[in-house]
Amino acid sequence: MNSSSNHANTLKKIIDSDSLLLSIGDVANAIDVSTRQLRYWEKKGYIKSKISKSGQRKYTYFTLLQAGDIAGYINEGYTLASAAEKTANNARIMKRLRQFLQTRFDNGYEIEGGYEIDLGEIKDVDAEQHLHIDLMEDGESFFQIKKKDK
Amino acid sequence: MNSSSNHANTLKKIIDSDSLLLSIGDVANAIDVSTRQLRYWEKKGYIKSKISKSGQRKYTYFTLLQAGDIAGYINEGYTLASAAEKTANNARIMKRLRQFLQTRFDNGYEIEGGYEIDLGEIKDVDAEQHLHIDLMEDGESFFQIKKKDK
DNA sequence: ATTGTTTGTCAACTTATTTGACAAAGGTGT
DNA sequence: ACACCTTTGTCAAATAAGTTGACAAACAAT
Repeated sequence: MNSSSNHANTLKKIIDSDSLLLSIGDVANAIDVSTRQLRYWEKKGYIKSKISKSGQRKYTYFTLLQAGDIAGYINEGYTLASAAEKTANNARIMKRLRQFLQTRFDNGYEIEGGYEIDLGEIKDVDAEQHLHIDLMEDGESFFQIKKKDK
Repeated sequence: MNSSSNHANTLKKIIDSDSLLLSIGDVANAIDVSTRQLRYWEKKGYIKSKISKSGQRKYTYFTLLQAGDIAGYINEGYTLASAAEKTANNARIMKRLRQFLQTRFDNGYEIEGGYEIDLGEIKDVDAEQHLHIDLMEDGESFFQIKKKDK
């Protein structure tokens, strides 16, 4: 399904890499909270971390999003507990969306005048007709429906 | 355009956060290279890093992808110089794709039985008909074309 | 044969992270 | 009012991670 072994992998990773584990300071800076807050939120069970061999917390990108979401609600005046509750639904959606995109961003290739990604089938559309993203060298980018390649 | 102030932001960030800056060890682990390699590749001008206030290298997610791409070609037997050259094209595509997705993933909302994202117009399709991603509570996820909401 | 490329490793120093503790501001309940 | 719980800041002592510079080794290029 993927064109050039190593390239399609990179394509998929634009969503976010499974193998990426973030340090606490980098997460804190990215979402503008303190490391104290991240540790406390974890202690209370609102977020999770993996512990590295050397004993340091490592966060997935998903957890960064989750924590950033919590921080957003806290800034709107919610308590930590209710902020965390509100993010539970968003977390489910994010997981679903991420999984969906990972399966669909799997087939990219060069075309005349640009680059194209085959995103597969569209509901209620002939299965031969696939959704594509075209990134053209003239600067245009768009979704397009056309017959799948083979 | 975005529905709930802080949620649509989270949606957009599933692609990857601009404000995320990664430590050298986390990048090295994610793409399975040594920190020595990352520092050397930077010295030779193949990748870039920002220096934090305290003097530490910080990498964007884009740079992680770039370095991972280089590592992939090196594992296929290319020299560093030719690996870096081969990634230049991929880097352009990644940037274009990222930008495109950032503009399109801007409008998500709850619907009957699930969650929907309006991805906007499709080339050569009536502008009233928008592409959507539907993530249904029954487990189904799909692209769909339907009239835009308003 | 000599030079340049690429990575490993070591040393000395600075910055980050860890846990545990004390403190303080604010809310909750009696 | 009083006693709690929540939430975050800050400090201290210890360990881990990051910095530069140097030496070395494997290998490719000229």
